[in-house]
Amino acid sequence: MGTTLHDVCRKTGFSTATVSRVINNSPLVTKRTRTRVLKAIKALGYHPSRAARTLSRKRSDMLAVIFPEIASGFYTEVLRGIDEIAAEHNFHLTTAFAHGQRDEHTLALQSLNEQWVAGLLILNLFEVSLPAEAVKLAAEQRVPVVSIDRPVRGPHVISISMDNIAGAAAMMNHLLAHGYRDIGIIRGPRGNYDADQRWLGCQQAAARAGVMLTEERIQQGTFVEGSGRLAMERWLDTGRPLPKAIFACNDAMAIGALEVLGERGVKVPEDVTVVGFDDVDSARHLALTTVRVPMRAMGRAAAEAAIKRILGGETQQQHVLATQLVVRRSCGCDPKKSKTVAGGDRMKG
Amino acid sequence: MGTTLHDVCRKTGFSTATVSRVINNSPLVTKRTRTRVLKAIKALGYHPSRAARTLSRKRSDMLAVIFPEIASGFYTEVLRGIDEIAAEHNFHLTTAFAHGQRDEHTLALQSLNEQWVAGLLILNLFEVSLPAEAVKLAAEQRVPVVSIDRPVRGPHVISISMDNIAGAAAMMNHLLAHGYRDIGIIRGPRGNYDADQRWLGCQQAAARAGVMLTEERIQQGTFVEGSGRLAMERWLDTGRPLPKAIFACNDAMAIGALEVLGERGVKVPEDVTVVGFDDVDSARHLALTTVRVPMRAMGRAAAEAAIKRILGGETQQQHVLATQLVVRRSCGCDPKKSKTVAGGDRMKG
DNA sequence: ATGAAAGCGCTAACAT
DNA sequence: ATGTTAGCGCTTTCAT
Repeated sequence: MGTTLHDVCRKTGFSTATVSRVINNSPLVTKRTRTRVLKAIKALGYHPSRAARTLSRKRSDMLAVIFPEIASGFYTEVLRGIDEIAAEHNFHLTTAFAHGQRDEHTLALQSLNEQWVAGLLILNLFEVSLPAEAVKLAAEQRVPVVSIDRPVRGPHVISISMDNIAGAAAMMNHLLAHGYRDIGIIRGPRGNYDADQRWLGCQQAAARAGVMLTEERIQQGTFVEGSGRLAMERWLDTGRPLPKAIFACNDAMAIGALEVLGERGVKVPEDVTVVGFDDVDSARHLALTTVRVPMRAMGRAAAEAAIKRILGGETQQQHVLATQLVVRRSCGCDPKKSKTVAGGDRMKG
Repeated sequence: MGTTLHDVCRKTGFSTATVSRVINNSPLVTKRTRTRVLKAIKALGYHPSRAARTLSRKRSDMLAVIFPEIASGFYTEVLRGIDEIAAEHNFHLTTAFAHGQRDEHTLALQSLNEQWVAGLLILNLFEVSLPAEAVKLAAEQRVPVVSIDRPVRGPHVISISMDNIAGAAAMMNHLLAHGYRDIGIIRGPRGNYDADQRWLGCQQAAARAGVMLTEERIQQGTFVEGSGRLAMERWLDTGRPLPKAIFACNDAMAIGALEVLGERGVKVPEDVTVVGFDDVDSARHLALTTVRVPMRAMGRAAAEAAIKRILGGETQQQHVLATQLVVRRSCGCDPKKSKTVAGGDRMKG
């Protein structure tokens, strides 16, 4: 181990400058020199030290990926997308997951402070915007910051999000088009961006159709399975008739709801229609009608934007990716004929 | 940005050595000095540069995680476990996924060659053992290599695996105990470690019970959903009666099989019992009886072993974690009474 | 086209 | 207890 530039110099008789030039493909070396140096490098099994390079160049090829969690299809798919693009451009990834224990801001600030990342990809910021401190720091260091999933105001942050409103509206329109008027909603947590946007989409579609989303048709959930169970139990326990269709604003809650219905012998879709949002893996197995979220594409877009900026290019500030309605058995329609697209690839510069 | 040690020196009047000592919590500084230096550090917003540190110390706090894939519950959970332990010990993670495009060996060698990782965690090596080259390199650099999922021979590699044999045997015994003798197996790909071990477990249990696993009861699968579908279709298309119970050696194949059965109107568990192995997320929703694999625990064990070695401690070479039988509706038994443990935490030193 | 030399920001002997 | 100094392995002016 530990063969260094100097070893190559010693072996070839060239200076560090020349050898360095060869490594970095500088055009200022003769073909002959290059060949000889490369031969020596190969013979010695030399590889430049990343730490030394980073220190000397004052830039790295590391992208920091900071997620609240990893053990979920959503995060995994986004990471997958990021990794694809990073690999393509020879960037490396360093990942950190908050797990509700550490917080994302600290993680972000650390990688910035220690100056070892070229870009920052952050998913689902807890606050509405990154702390000014981090954004400022990143801007000073010319480290692009990409906020995935949630658009962030502020001039120095790129954001990649999806068209939640169009997705939710498309789902509502699908239900409305199939004659449902008595629609119950299990919405996500207030203050959560996706939840609020989806709720907006529901309201807009309902309003346009002249359908009332009355108080007793709305249940508050938290985007986790248990909250879907709870919501459904509350409905069933009122004694009032269930809505004809139930739109859980994410699949996890829809799955929780389905479980309760199954336990109580309520048949889906015969007795009630249940639909979700996200299109997680299980949704397919449960034949759940849902809205597909372009997770991998979001990851790819995020990495692409970051790398473009790092390499000195320009990118739009906000990318909004389309969602897609996926019709399966749980809404009682014919899946064949109605797989339609909701929302378009919009870009706001 | 870019405040350095020197800035702190200038501000406090102390030398780089003293300031460095403060940063590194050396006991050779007076309380008073420490306080003053810390104050200056805070005032300046100073943070040591990771690249400089790594270069100077000749060691890093990076763990490289090299997986064949990420978009699957299995890898995700392992990564989750690794991350938990890494965070606990203030280690950082750098991840690389092969995606069938890049190969794991190259990825592993690169991080070793560039000398920027303190440990290597590799999942599911394609070859039976790491290439000697990489192992040698790692050993020279005192970089521990941990092979997750597959035990690796060779003195310099730690391996973390699960008790596939006991798990498969436990499943077989469960079926046998419930009176099944006509058991079909969809096995995994030959040459795949997990597949071969599970198959061994099946055979052992069958042999002990004096049950024949005849040729026509065995289907070859590849551990992916489609291969489970295919296997089931082949069975159904022979016209012969289906086995009474079908043990798909992973959940993906079991899910594929369930799909086909559903499509053809064969009821589970009324007409046929289907069980799997892994306990992926969907298994719960499908009420699939299966064998739980300690994914997160494997990740934790891997990171723990690596870090222990890095910090100069000793660890066993081979860790084998227990699997657990999870009984659900798909085998027609009462889930309540038979959630049992299969295999024990064994350690071979 | 090549080389000499000065850093990059930190750590760690060694000296005091 | 603190300071001096020589690297760590590379890149990058500035000469030649």
